[in-house]
Amino acid sequence: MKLSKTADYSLRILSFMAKKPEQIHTAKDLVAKLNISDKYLRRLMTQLSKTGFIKSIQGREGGYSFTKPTEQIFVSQIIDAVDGLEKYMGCIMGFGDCSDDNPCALHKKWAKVRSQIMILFETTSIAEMAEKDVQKV
Amino acid sequence: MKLSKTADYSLRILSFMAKKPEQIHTAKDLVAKLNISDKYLRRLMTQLSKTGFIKSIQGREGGYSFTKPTEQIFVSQIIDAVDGLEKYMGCIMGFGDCSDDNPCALHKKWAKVRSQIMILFETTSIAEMAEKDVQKV
DNA sequence: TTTAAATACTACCTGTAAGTATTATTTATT
DNA sequence: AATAAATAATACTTACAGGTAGTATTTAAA
Ligand code: SF4
Ligand code: SF4
Repeated sequence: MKLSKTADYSLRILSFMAKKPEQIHTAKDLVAKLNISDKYLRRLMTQLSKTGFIKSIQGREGGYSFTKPTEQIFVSQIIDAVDGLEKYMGCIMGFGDCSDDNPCALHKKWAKVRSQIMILFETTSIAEMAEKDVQKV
Repeated sequence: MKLSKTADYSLRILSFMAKKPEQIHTAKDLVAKLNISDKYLRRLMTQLSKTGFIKSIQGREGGYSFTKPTEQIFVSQIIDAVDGLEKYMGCIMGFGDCSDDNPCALHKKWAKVRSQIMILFETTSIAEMAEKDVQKV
């Protein structure tokens, strides 16, 4: 399983910013550090600002900063904001109607794993990610 | 997480065929039963024949049939054949270089879940899928 | 031997995620 | 007030998965 590049970028960007959560980060700096296409990152920053995790400060000396403690921002929320969690949490077989009552062949096994993924996303905060090194490429 | 439509189609097609493993199945019949685009299914059948799970029989009275017991065909093999397993088993963050030695922030948690998914794929045979109903849409 | 019913091949179309280019707007500094 | 340095908005381009169309080939049955 891979996240979309957009979700992936979002996690890397916010994790990087969370290393210095009080600081105002510029798009220019983020691009230089994170190896993400300049224009795409800028558009994504605007989007992330609209979702409310960060706020943008326009004009000279502007940039982006968090609106709340990074301990209170979870991976699940970010993925949900940019891609929609259902993109990853939906049925592995692509079936629309999924429930325990109306299971398909893989359901029992899959539902177990799916809940593990959900827990992973829901219990990992950006603060936690920032503690470690996410600078890999 | 969702499989690609192609992988998804492959599982549904082979699971359906595995309900009557000795029978020769025509593309026409599969399309009618499985609600998959006609031309796309046919192209996919040719591809699946080339991978060796099934063999094609050309000409009138032709169709497709298994080359080996459906107990010996596993979900992981099918996904690997059509998409490449690495598409799903690679790093959740999209990083190229993944190992326990050089972990990124999510690695420990993710690697655990990933192995669960692998086990699910590797231990579920087409025969097992066929036992249950995969006729959902 | 002709025909019908099946698969195989090749080329083209379409929608979407990702990437790029240009211009407009905001605001601290000078 | 002018400038510089930042974000915002809009539109265009590209690559690829998925879908479609038409034609060629194969083979059992009539
Ligand atoms: S029952 Fe499980 S595998 Fe089946 S449609 Fe629902 S989530 Fe998918
Ligand atoms: S360590 Fe884990 S999360 Fe990090 S790159 Fe490897 S698989 Fe991905």
